[in-house]
Amino acid sequence: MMLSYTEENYLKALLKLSFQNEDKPEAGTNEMAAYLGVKPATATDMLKKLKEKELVSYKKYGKILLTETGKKNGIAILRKHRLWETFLYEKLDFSWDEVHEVAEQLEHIQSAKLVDKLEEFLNFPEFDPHGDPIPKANGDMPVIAKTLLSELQAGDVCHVAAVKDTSTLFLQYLEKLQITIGTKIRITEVIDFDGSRYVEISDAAVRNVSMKFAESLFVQKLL
Amino acid sequence: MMLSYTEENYLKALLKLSFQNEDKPEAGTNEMAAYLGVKPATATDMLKKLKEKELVSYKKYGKILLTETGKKNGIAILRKHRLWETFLYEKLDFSWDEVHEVAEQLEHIQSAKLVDKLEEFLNFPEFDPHGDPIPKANGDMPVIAKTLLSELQAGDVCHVAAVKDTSTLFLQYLEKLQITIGTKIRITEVIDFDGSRYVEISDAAVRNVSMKFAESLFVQKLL
DNA sequence: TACATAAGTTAGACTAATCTAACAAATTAT
DNA sequence: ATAATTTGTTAGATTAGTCTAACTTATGTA
Repeated sequence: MMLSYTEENYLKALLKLSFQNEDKPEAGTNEMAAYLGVKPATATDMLKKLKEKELVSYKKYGKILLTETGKKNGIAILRKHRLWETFLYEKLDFSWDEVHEVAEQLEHIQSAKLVDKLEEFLNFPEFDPHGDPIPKANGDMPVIAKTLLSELQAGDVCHVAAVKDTSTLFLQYLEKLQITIGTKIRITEVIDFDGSRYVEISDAAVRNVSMKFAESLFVQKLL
Repeated sequence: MMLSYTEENYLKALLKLSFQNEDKPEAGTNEMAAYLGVKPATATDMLKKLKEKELVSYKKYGKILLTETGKKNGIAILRKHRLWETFLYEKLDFSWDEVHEVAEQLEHIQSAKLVDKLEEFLNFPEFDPHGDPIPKANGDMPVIAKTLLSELQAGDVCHVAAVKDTSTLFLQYLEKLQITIGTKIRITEVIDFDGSRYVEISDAAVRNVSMKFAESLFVQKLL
């Protein structure tokens, strides 16, 4: 079944929202509309269409849930998006915060061969430049335990695993701090007053980062 | 000025037609509609819009001509198309006849940085996989003398420069004959009866190729 | 030159995706 | 439990790109 550019975007949005609302992989009409930057009325219309095509299951005034087919399609788009981001970052020297916008366009290119060849060309990467897992051709996607920097204690050591907040402002700040995926971070002190913490970056500079910062970064704790 | 996907296609079609009708770089409504696979009425509507935007110059029942701006835009799209074709062919192992369809989609991606970085990544190629020149960022495009294989005499030697016919059938036939851009060809004999000729390919196999074949291949004659 | 044919245009309709404004249902708070 | 608020839907309009059918202009040939 052929999906329009727009339909694909709705499916991807729904998939992303289902990741965000981990406990219940459902979404509301307003939530979805806000995510996509359209009005709720528009979302309602599209939902009817997607339901017609059996890509979402939902009933009037109820919650929205992707069907198996819908999910499969959403994952295929996410796969393309993340592979293209990796391509732009690794091969074309795009910076961390530039890749997303272009990948938003590239993810809609239709060609199964292209995606698979691109994956091969990139040497079957597991993660995209933001540290998010890239789904395989069959839909498999490594689910990795996500620990926030804010959950660690003074003395803990970790590697940066992914960014939770992908805003340009945050990504540029990370760049300024010379923090990238894999960077080693040691918590030297947690300030109870405001939740900020002192961290040692790459065995070098010690910086104070805010609570907000610590809640925007996923890490992998080391023993 | 932001052009829609569709508007871009009309401009590119017009540019292509202007190359085809070398003498007069004009096009007719039906010609254009046929090229794009739409009805003449549709083309007329779009023409009005393009005229409004000063991308084409034309008046009712008259011929269609690209304005300077229209041409500039068309060339930018052609540049993207040919760079992507080169990428697919050289980096992702697409075959000669597979690249076009995907490049038709990729050429509409909006990102000046992407195009320039791609060009750099490909090492500033001069020609695409079909032997057509790739416009530079400033719009320059090498105009090369185009000699058809059919114009050569018995005894002449040449290198394959480009394909005139880009149909899948022709490209696959070339592949079968192991002819690609740069392949050396020597005309051993021209049969007056049907215009077919015997040609020696890469100093090896001698084959008989039809008049139609000889008129579909551009070559560069050697002294 | 006149008429037949080809080329091009217009009018009116359709579809997809969007909007605004008004309404209905569900949830929350008093 | 009822009112206020939030959430979601409907109806009607708009825009871009397309179509068909009918019409108009230009061209070419007898």
